[in-house]
Amino acid sequence: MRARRKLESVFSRLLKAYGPQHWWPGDGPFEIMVGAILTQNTAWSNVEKAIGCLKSEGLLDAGAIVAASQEKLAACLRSSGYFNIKAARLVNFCQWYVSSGGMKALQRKETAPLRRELLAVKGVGPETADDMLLYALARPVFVIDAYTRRIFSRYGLVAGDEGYEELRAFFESSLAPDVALFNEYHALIVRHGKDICRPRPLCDACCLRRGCARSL
DNA sequence: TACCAGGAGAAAA
DNA sequence: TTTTCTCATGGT
Repeated sequence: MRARRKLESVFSRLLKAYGPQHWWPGDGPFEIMVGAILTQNTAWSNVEKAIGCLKSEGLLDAGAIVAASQEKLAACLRSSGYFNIKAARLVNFCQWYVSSGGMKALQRKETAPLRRELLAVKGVGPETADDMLLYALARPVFVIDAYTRRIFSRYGLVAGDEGYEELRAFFESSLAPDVALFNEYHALIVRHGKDICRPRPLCDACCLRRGCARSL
């Protein structure tokens, strides 16, 4: 209960500080899933260019991606970095997506088996799978990322060296399974993390100091 | 110029 | 089993 109150307090303060983030930026669930792969270790501004290219080339479609050449796909993804790897990951994902029957079929699946299926796709790790589940399929799954680990270890709520699944279980068991809450919470964590929580000593001090204008 | 970004998988220890 | 390395462009 103490963890729940603390997590809800942090959320309300983040929301007050930054306002609603309106995540996920993207036009429809399939585009969100593509974006989840392209944003792996990459700034969103670079991902937007790649998605724009996919759209202009008629490649923002699972069938078109599977049919496209590796060269054409990689060229479109260049701005998002890791373009050769991401092209292969996108094809792997789209092959699974098509063979699964598309978005309507995915929406009918239960969350736990669907998550296992996503994790079995080469190139879809736990954070990417949970991005897809939460933001594309509206499932109450809490996304853990480097910012989540960093910020909440500073507040003493987690040790910081837990595994992904352990951290996810902590947040999901401490909070009500609310899709809107999980959506906004993760977006706010990223927003806050980009703002002040870079791993530099000066920012560490700023983030933790009581009364600091930029701390929570 | 150097560092970092909304990770994941392979290779090495 | 755990740690380290690799993938790569663009912004600050």
